[in-house]
Amino acid sequence: MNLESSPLITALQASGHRITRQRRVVLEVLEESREHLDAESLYWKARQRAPRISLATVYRTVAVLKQMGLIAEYSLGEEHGHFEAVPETPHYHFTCLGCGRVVEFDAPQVDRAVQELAERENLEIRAVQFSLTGYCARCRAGGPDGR
Amino acid sequence: MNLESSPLITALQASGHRITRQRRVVLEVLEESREHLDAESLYWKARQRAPRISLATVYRTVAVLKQMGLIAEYSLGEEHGHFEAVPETPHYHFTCLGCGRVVEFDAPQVDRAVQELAERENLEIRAVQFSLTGYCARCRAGGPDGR
DNA sequence: TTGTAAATGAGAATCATTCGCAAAAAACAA
DNA sequence: TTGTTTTTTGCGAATGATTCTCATTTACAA
Ligand SMILES: [Mn+2]
Ligand SMILES: [Mn+2]
Ligand SMILES: [Zn+2]
Ligand SMILES: [Zn+2]
Repeated sequence: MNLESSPLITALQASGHRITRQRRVVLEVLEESREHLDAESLYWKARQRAPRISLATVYRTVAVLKQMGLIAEYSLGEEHGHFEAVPETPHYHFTCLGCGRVVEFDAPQVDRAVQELAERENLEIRAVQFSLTGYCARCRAGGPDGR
Repeated sequence: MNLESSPLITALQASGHRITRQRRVVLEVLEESREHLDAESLYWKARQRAPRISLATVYRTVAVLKQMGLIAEYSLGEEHGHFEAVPETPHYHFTCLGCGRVVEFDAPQVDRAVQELAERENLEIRAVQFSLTGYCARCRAGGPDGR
């Protein structure tokens, strides 16, 4: 019988995956981070707790955590993905091309539109990618770094 | 004075770009194609009309055509972009993970949501990325290639 | 404990996209 | 036309992100 029992442990066991330090650490870092981390930053942060972890393992790990539904990957205008622990309330992102700031927002109308489409066309939606880019209020005003 | 005058010519001149065979050809291929082409396919199709065109030029060209608003680039679940001549009626895409089919649809509710957000948060939206992936009706039924 | 399958680290490989630079083509003026 | 100037192009090398290979280590069930 198992003395440990966290969402991670549970999910890993349920999916027949092994519980490794690397997997714990990657998820922890993501849960404690208030920002959206890309693989590289995730790698450096994870290193502090699992000094020998490799970048390849970070990629392998985010893949399984994602597939288990514990983390989400977003495409935020950059050429690489960003990760975040799956939040209580789902949301979408706007990324400022000027300062890089990310504004999170929810959009039930979008969720509804997706569901309607799925029903009407008989589709099984597996992933919704919705993100915006542009200039934030501050940058529009000639903000911190001008535009 | 110029005898030629197409949207492309006009746009190129307006933006101070030169009119080259490569630019004509890339746009033509895109306009005549009913599918969303990625850089590589675009390259091979363009080669038939401009045999010495290079892949680098295809990339450079889609960049300017995009910036001129003549074509659009989409992220359809794959790791590379897809291009399409900007359509009369804007639309979004659903890509089937089983058969690759792309279903196009419009979603005024989404457009509205974006506009509301922009106003409320005072954002200047430059690009909206909205695309879905999953399984199409045919594939769900155990379609053409099973799932 | 031990045996076995799964996971990891390190580096090579792959893919998409971008760069650098010399040669070719467009725009312009004469 | 012709020559001059400036942009584009082609080609191959470079880059950045992600995946793969494979020998070694680890998890964990028996
Ligand atoms: Mn977020
Ligand atoms: Mn389309
Ligand atoms: Zn900003
Ligand atoms: Zn399908």
